[in-house]
Amino acid sequence: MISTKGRYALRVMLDLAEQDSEKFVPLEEIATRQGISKKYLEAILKTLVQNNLLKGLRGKGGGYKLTKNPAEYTVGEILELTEGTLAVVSCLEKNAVPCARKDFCQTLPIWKKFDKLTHDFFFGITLADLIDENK
Amino acid sequence: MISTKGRYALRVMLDLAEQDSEKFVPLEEIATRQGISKKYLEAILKTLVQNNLLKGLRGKGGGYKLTKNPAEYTVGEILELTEGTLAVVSCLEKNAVPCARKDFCQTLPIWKKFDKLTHDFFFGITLADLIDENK
DNA sequence: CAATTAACCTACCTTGTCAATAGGTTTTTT
DNA sequence: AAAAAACCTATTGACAAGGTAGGTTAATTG
Repeated sequence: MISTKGRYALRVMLDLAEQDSEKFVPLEEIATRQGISKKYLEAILKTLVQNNLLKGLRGKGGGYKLTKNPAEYTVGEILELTEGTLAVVSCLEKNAVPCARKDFCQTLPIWKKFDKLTHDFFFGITLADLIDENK
Repeated sequence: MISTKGRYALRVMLDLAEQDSEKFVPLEEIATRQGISKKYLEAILKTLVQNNLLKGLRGKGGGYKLTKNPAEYTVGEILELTEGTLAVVSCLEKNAVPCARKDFCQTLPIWKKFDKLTHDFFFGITLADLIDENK
């Protein structure tokens, strides 16, 4: 299940994608428009800034803005970053300890299939797609 | 992310599907074969029995067995039961409080799409399919 | 230069779930 | 009567979700 972190992050990215791409938008404004707690969003945006999905600028006239075009962000990268992982089972996480049963596990194949499905789905959609879709 | 509950449940169901369908298989045996704590499994099987996916029999010669053919169980029903929900976001859960933003939420459409994808995937696979696949 | 704006940073808190464990009770067979 | 095995209730420790609080640094403007 995708948590609020990932869902909020996606909404913020989408929100910014629809603003003037040159201007920095203050957190206050985003939080109000999206109806999300300012302090909580702050923590989420921090991750996005640290990983270069967003640029933050302090002081008057500051705020946040995208670092690239909406078409260059996949939903997958946003979710993976904020959720920590998009893996559907812990056995398939990046740094998972190798499972002793992996060679004969009868369920692993479906987890792998579903994992691929999920991955392909989310990494196949960009912010730009989402905006177009809602027009 | 699918938790151990759902994953273990699926493994147990698969395990039982491969045993003699007439016999009751004791928990001890399943737990040993699957390498899962007996006590923990007990709690999981309880749900399965209460919802009639399994039949339990007490006393000597007792244990658990399927109530129908492997082909009649979908992976979806097993997971939904043990995980509580298969919904990918809380907004799409069965008894979710209706979201105030649902009519203009720009992210809801992809959650719905992914939710359908997930649902179709897991409810489209039966235990029998899984066994065949591993032959 | 001082005030203001706004991001940045650290820490904390409450609630709930996951993943088990422990120990006893009831039912069934031998 | 003894053994086997499911059933039932309660508890635990660790961790994450979902926030909140308050202070610090950097940039702009009068």
